[in-house]
Amino acid sequence: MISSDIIRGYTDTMILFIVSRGDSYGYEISKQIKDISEDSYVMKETTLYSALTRLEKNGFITSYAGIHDGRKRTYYKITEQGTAYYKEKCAEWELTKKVIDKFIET
Amino acid sequence: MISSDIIRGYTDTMILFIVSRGDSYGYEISKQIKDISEDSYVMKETTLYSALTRLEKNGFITSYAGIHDGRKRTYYKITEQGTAYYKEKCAEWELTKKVIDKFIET
DNA sequence: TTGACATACTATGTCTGTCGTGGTATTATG
DNA sequence: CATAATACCACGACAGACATAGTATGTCAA
Repeated sequence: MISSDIIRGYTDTMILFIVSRGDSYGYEISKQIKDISEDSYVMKETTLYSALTRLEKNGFITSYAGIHDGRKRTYYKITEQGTAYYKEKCAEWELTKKVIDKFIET
Repeated sequence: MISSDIIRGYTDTMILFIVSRGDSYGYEISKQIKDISEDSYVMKETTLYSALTRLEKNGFITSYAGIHDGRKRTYYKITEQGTAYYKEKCAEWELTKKVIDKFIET
């Protein structure tokens, strides 16, 4: 289990990755992050939902209401800006890896 | 130039890497980080000095006074706990890379 | 039928690391 | 003599992660 502090600044990227594969909602995004990381990372609920709010405020995702089995859901869809931002973060990540690797002894 | 927010949580590790190669002081550590990262990352002064304070408070480094050409310097030396912590962070970094990579499209 | 658990989300406040701003003081250099 | 480089520190602001707590519905076994 990795600490969240390392991840800081990449929660948004993880979420954008999920929604780039198809519209999703908070609870499902949470599960997918756990699955994709093979149980190595579980995003805290409050972290996730506040990230979703932030992403929408920044125009990287848009939301719409949905209902499934009588339960309300808020679905999120990635925007063009969101896709562009995601790509930027991916490129940035590659550079970040190279930099931090220089300070790591394996 | 990578943003500092990504690096958050790894400034301590970078500093420990420097001092693990030999005692050093703030100003020099700053320069070495810039050099090692090949100008991709410049740690802000306040970030660096507050990290040094934190690391010492946590027992990962110890300090001693030095003078060079009439200027005072505060040298830092890594402790056993610091070395152990550094190793932990290196292992953690390897895992973190693997996890985040799963959310990145190259 | 009831109680536990999963689903789905929100509100509020705290903590910590990063950073902006600004300051002190000495030495080197053109 | 001014400017840059060296060497460091205080203070406050800010944002993201998180703890805690709460609302509300659906499912399923005993």
